[in-house]
Parts: sequence; C-alpha cells; structure tokens
Amino acid sequence: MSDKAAKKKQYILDIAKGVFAKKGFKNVTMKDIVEACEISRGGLYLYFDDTKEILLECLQGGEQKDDILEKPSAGEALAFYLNEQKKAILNNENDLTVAVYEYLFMCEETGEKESVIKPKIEKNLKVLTALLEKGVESDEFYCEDCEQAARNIIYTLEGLKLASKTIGVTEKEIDTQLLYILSGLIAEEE
Amino acid sequence: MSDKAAKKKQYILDIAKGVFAKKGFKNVTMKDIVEACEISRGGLYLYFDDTKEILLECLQGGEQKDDILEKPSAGEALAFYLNEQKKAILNNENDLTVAVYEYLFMCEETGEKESVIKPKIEKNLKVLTALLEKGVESDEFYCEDCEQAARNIIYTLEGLKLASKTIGVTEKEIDTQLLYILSGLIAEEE
Amino acid sequence: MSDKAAKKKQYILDIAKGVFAKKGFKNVTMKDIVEACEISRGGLYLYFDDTKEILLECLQGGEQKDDILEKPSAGEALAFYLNEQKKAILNNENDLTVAVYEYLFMCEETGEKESVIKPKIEKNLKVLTALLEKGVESDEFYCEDCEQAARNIIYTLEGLKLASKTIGVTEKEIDTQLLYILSGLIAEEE
Amino acid sequence: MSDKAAKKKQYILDIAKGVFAKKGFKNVTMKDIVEACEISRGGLYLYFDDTKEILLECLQGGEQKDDILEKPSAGEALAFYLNEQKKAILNNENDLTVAVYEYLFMCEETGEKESVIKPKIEKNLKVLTALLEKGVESDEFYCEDCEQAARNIIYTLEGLKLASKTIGVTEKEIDTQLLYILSGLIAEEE
DNA sequence: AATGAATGAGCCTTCATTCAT
DNA sequence: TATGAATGAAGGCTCATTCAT
Repeated sequence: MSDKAAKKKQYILDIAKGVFAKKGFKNVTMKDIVEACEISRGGLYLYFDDTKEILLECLQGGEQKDDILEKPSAGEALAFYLNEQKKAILNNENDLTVAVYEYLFMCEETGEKESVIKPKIEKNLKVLTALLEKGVESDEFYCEDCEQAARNIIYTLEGLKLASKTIGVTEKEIDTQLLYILSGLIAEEE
Repeated sequence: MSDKAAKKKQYILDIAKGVFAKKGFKNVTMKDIVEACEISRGGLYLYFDDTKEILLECLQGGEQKDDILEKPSAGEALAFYLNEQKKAILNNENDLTVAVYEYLFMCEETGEKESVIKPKIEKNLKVLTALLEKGVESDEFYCEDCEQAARNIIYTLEGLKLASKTIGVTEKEIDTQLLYILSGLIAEEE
Repeated sequence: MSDKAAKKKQYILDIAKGVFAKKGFKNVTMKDIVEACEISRGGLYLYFDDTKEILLECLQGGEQKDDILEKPSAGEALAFYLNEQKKAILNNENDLTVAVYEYLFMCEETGEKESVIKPKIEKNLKVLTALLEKGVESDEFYCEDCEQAARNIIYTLEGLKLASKTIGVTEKEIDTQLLYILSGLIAEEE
Repeated sequence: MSDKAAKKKQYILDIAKGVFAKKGFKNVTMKDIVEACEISRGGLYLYFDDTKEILLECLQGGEQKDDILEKPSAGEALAFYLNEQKKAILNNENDLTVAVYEYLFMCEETGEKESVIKPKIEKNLKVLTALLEKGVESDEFYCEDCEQAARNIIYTLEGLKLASKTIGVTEKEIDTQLLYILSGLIAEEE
C-alpha cells in the first residue's frame, strides 16, 4: 500500500506545484492545496505537515540533466543551455521561481537553511563551468576564469528571470541579453 | 495641522521602513507596524489603508542622486557606482530589497501595477547608460551598445543582490564579479 | 477605560465560573466561554489566553473569611464551619470543585505548579487548627495534636466532597459524618 | 477464534491501563491507545467503541481480595489494610485513581451511571465494616457505629489519595494520618 | 479480523478592519 | 485626530470514526 501512498503523494505534489507556480509560496495555505487537490483537510496532513515541506518536495522532483555536455560542440551546448534558460524565463506555467524566492526570503528570517536549493545552484554552476572550459579547450570560447564567467552568466540570468517575474521583460530584451553574454565569451576570438 | 499630520506620517514611514527591512513585506501586518510605532490600531488607519500603501510610500522617499555623472572621469564614476552597489549588497540594515521583491511577486498575482519601482529602475538604467556613453566618448570604456551593457550590469547586480539575500554571497565573490563586469568594459581597450 | 476593561473582565469571569461549575475544566473550551458570554471569539482573547488562565482568575476571587474565629465559642465556630462545608458539599451551583480537581490532575501531567490553590488549602488548615486550639484551651475539645486533627477533618471533608460529586452522597450521610468528626473531638471530654 | 480475540482484548486492556495511569482519562484519545498498542486504528474499534468503554473494562479486572478478614486479629488486619492503602497512595505506577475521577466527573455531566465503580466502593465498605466489627467483638477496637467509622476511614483515605495526586503529600504525613485513624479506634479502650 | 487511508467536525489563534468615545 | 475594544473571517491542527481492501 506504500505504493498507493506514494502515488497519492505524487498526485498532491503535482497539483501543489501548480498552486505554488500560480500563487508563490507565502500566499499558499494548506487549505489552498486541500481545495486544489479536492481532498480533505485531514487527508493532506497525512502526507505533509506544512506548505514548506510540500514546496521542498516539489523541488526534489525536477532532476537536472547534465547531458548538455554531450552536445558535439561547446558553442552548441551553450546555445542550447541559454535557450533553455530563455524558455524558463518566458514560461510562467509550472514555474516555481517566485515561490522559491519567497521561501528563501522566509528562511533568512527564520534562520532555516536551504537544503534542496543550494545544491541545485551549485550543480548548475559546475555544469556551466565545465561547459565553458570545454569551449576554451576547443578554442570556441575565450575566457580567463571560467568559473567566474559561469557565475556571471548565472547572476545575469537570475537577474533577468527576476525582472521577468516582476517588472516584466520582452522576449527581444532576453535575446539581446543572451547575445550579449555570448559576445562576451567570443569577443576576444578575433 | 496638516504639518503635524505630515510629521506623524513621516514618523510612521521611518519606523515602518525598519520593519519591512527586517521582516520583508508579506510577513508585515498592520499590527506589526502599529506596535513598532507605538500608536493605536485605529490611528494607523488614519494615514494608511494597508501595508502595501505604506511600503510604496517608504519607497517614494529615497530619491536617487544622479550626481555620479559629475565625477571627473567615467572610470571613477563607475567605480564609485559599483562600490555603492557593493555596499548595498552587503548591507542588511534598512534594506528593502526583499520587501520590494515580495511586493512585486504579489503584484504579479493580483495584477496590480508597480507605480514607484519601475521608474526608479529606468532612471537607474538611464544614468548608467549615460555613464557608459561618457566613458566610451572619453575612450575609457569599450562597448558597442551602451544600453545593453548597462542592462547587463544591472541584471548581474540584481542577481548578486538576490543571491546575497538568499543563499549568501561572500564579499570576495562580489569583488570578483564587479571586477569581471569592469573587465568586460575595458578588455578591448588594448 | 481600564475601569471598563476591568468590568468586562469581571463579567467574563462571572459567566465563566458558571461554565466551569457546570462542565468542569477539561470540557470547557474557549468557544464555550465565548458563547456563554455572548462575545466574539477574538474578544475573549483580549482578556485571557486560555481556559487555564480563566479558571485561575475565577479562583482568585472568592476570598476566604477567617471570621469564624470570632464566634463566641469554639464549639459554635466549628459547628458553623462544618455547616458551611456541608452546604458547599450539597451545593452544585457555582461550585468549582470538579473543575479545580480536573485542573490539578492536568497540572500533574504537565508539571505546572498550582499557585492559587495550595495557599487556599493551607490557609484553611491554619484557621481550622487555630479553631481547634482555641477549643482545647477552653476545654470544649479534646485533642492531642490539633494540626493533625485539623488535617484529618480536611481530608475527610474532601473525601466527602469528592464522593458527593461522583458516586453521590445523601444529606443524612453527610450529617452522620460531621457528627462523627465532632464526636472524635469531644468524646474524651467525659 | 474467540479465544484469540479475548487475548487481544486483554492485551489492549493491559497497555491501555498504563496509558490511563499516565495520562488520566480525558487526555487519552483512541489514537493514544492505538499508538501505545501498535495496532491499527480500525483494529481498536473492533474491540472497543470509545475510551470510556476501555477504562471501564480496565477497572473490571482488578478483583478485590477480601482475605484481609482471614488475618488472625482484627488489629493486624486493619494494619495490613492501611498499609496497603498507604502503598496505593504513594504508588503512581499503574494507578488509575486520576483516570477514574476524571471519568466520574464526566459522568456527572452526562448523567451516565457508574456501573463498575460504586460496587467496588461498597464492597470495600462492607469488608472494612466487617473488620471493625470483628475488632469490636474481640475488644481490639472501640467504636459505636462500625459502618460510620468505616466510612470515615474511607473518606479520609480518599481525601489523602486525592491530595497526593494533586497538591502532594509526604509519606510522613500519610503515616501520621493513618495513626490518627487507628488512635480514634483504640483511644477509648483505656 | 485487521489495516490504515480518508473524511470532516471542532477547536485554536491571529489579524484586518470598524466604531463608539 | 486618536484610541483601543470588539468583531468575525480565515487558516491551522487534531482526532473520532468510517470503509474499502
């Protein structure tokens, strides 16, 4: 029956993810999730104690693929990576960015540590750094400190993502910025 | 008495700013502000209808100075600007970043528009663009599209700021990133 | 306005006392008191945090009179005292005995100490001991250790009281026991 | 399988007794017992409908022995009896006193009758009365109305027991009271 | 018999907001 | 203006009880 329970849990997480994507973190109550899932109040507590726990388990799911490195060339890989990021920035369905930031803001106050999120960011950083290093080796990119460059890309993308969730950003603006990032890496080729 | 009223309003705003800096936006209740200000529950409602209004008026206050452009050289001006940003990133006292993001996240949901914040960002962008253009003219910087470069700096700084409020960033990491930004502008000088 | 608040508080305590007398302690919820007082849910929390606090304040009120000692003779005083006890045992209106025991039982579990109740019992013991001593001096009573005799009376009365609240006791049975107590004190007169 | 069922029922009662001894009656939920017994929620309902039923069946068990009367002398028998009571008063393990009182208090409210408890008390009274009568016959005790004396002893012991469960009583205090009781029965011998 | 997931009622507590003074 | 008591809605949590398996 643990199998059935796991399915139910996953069902709740799937629905909850949509709720978090739509309403962020702070605004989501246990009641919201109960209603979205069309289960009973007590039923939800059988699986989760609070919204924090639900959000964190929502995040556990989406495993990152590091198969970008398997692309034939680093240039293609980076283009692919940036395009994925663009999609993520533009996509508002099922996007937990806002919820995650609201959660992290709350953690700062309460002093709780972020178990799930930091590792994801660090893994992301590693993959991107590796990608740049590969590009440098193959003379596709020029870059003195690949890790710093990778960090810079991540910060810029995060800034863009936040801007798109708040003040709004056009697709064109995103494209321009992505090109700007790329140009920084290939500018010195000449 | 409008004078007295204005003073009281300012008093409330001063205290409220501290509350928002400490607790963000979502966590702040009218009760919190009433208690911090040591005024009566009803008294607060004479001046403000809700926390949203209070936060927005808190933001009205801090007028930005565009006197950076008056620095002798664009290089010095940018260095000064980045140093100010660094201070802002490291400083946690009286910083409304988290509160503002929480507010903006909420606006997305409710569809309300951001009256105060967007103009500030745009003004900031204009000042920075002007600064870069000045630097290009004086051959201090190299940069093809100053506005895009300015935007990139702003996104990166925003990404850094958010990271510092959430997962944490060391001062050294900030310095490295600021140098990275600068290097992008002067790299092609050679 | 603190005067008005005090009145309201007293009003709540008066009603709450009736509720505790009727339902004991454990069965009384904040909701019960809210409804009995015909005030709002939040209104009650303005004055009291929980039912424990309300019960304890209910008990604060009834100050004990030690004017029994002013009776002309110790015999009369004891008769008066016992008669009062009899009335208390028979009376079920406004009697907090059951509520107090339920509260004390709960304290045992949670380890909380009984601030209000113990002093009352001890004062009661002192008054009764003094009464017996007076009776011994005036040769009305015979008794070797007045404090132990007083304690014995108190235990017996408490046993009777509990019995009357649980398995039931007839008035005649009470009379018989009170006479038994008296007879123990005057038996040796002869 | 009725045999197996009886065993399971007894198993539940054994565990439940410990739970009631520890937490009283009102605080014990069906969930508590389910967890203590490590059986399923539904499983408990196959045997018992509610905590009241469980408590009452717990009480059925402990059959009282009236073999005290078989002691050689009434004095010895009474001393034995009182010593047993003393042990019961001091012992807190497996003692259902508090639970029983909480249950009885609740019955008062709901008007339910106490099927198990009253007979026990009455049997106890009869045994003690018989013991005293035996003592009077053998000139060990002096006492005009043995039943009243027995009742008095029972009330006093009950008062002591309650005091020990609530405000606390020292062993010395118990001894003193037991001696006081004895002295009342033999005082007039002289 | 036995399990344990699911339901829903019930109580708790906190605040935004109003209003008489 | 200013106060702060009062209200009631909203959400949290726990359990008794049921029921499909």
